[in-house]
Amino acid sequence: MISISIVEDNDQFRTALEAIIAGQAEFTLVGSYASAEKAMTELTENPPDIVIADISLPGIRGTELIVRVKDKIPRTQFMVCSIHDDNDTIFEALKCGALGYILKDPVTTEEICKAIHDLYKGGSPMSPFIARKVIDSFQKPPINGEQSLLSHREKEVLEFLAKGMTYKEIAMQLGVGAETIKKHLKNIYQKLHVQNKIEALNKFRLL
Amino acid sequence: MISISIVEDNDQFRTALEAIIAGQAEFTLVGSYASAEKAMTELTENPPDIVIADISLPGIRGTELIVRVKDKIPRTQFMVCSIHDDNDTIFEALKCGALGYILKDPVTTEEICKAIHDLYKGGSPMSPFIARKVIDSFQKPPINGEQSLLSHREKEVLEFLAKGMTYKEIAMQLGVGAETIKKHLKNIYQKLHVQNKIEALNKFRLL
DNA sequence: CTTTTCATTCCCCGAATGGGGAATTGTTTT
DNA sequence: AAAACAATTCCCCATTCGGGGAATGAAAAG
Repeated sequence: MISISIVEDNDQFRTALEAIIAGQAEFTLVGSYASAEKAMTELTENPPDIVIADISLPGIRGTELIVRVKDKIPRTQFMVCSIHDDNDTIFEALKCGALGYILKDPVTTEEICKAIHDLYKGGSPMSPFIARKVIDSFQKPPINGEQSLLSHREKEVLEFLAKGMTYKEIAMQLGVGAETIKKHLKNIYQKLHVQNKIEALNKFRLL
Repeated sequence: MISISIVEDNDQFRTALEAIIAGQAEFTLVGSYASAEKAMTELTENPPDIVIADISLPGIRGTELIVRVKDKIPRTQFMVCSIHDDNDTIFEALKCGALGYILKDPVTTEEICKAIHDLYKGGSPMSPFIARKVIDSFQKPPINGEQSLLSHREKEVLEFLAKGMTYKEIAMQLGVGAETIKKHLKNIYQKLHVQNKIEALNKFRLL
């Protein structure tokens, strides 16, 4: 028996979710709230196995709700169900602790049920479109792609730099002089329009 | 009609995959290879819609295969099918360009077929266990929750540091002296057992 | 009420870093 | 062949950073 709570401001969608859960013998609905404020206290007092939460709620957002209560109820798993498919919303949710992310748009009763089961069994349900976006974020345009703004050697240097190594250590690894690494870094800074290692790494990872 | 190629050194598993694909009317098997070397040339000459590749192959690894040919056949999508469920292997595959990752261990004919369809439609099929690992990599609890090893002030300093700011700039932002920030960093390094800014930020996945 | 922790400021010193330029040796492109 | 680029080494100089310690007031914990 999997206990489930819902946080969803849209009355129609919330009642639809309630009906789906009520219709499955292995699910128990322990709570259904139209706002994060209402959910907050009850979630911590009577933690369910799974919380299905919307992101865009009146007042406190779904992501905020998750960060505020997840540490208090570590055994509860949060799944986001939203209409937003933009990268910002997706990755904000994941960073905040959502373990699943499904889109409302094309969602069926079967998918909801499968998502809940997947989540309960330790998986991370995602709509295919969301999964692709998540996977895309791992592709390394940094190292290969992009307009090869950086030379092969410069990328190599950045990789080592990202591990927190000093010029000397990187030089050792690559079998060249420390002054060489220094020069590479200078060139990298010019190309990326940055002034220091951290800025360079940030640019590298996010563009 | 979806055209598919297979790169898999295990004869048994490869023939099993062949049978699955042959058994579906909407799939066409255009190639089946036991090594990356054999696949390499034929893939570029006659690119399929989808390539299902193993990672641990004799000679060139599956990940290497992907990086070498993916730019030449940009419309082909690669899906990894492996027994490895360790983080290193998973994320290496994703960084190399795999758009899906399913585990051999508990895989059914239906799952293979669904994965292929998902991939073809622009999704990213992943075994639930893999999906969870991918999602977990986004969580950033250390900085916020968990054991507050670092003081509030120290976390604040780290946040600014992650933006690439110097001590002076951070001091300005927080309205304190630069020497203070310096001291905070020293304390942080001690607590985290690191020696420099980048290592400290890596501990919190802020980079 | 003491003890500890935290935030704060300050000092000194050596190492690491960033920015400027010059120069050599190959490779690639034109 | 000339021009452009890549990787390499070296110089100088100022700033930043990392590690050592000392000290104060305030807050939290015992």
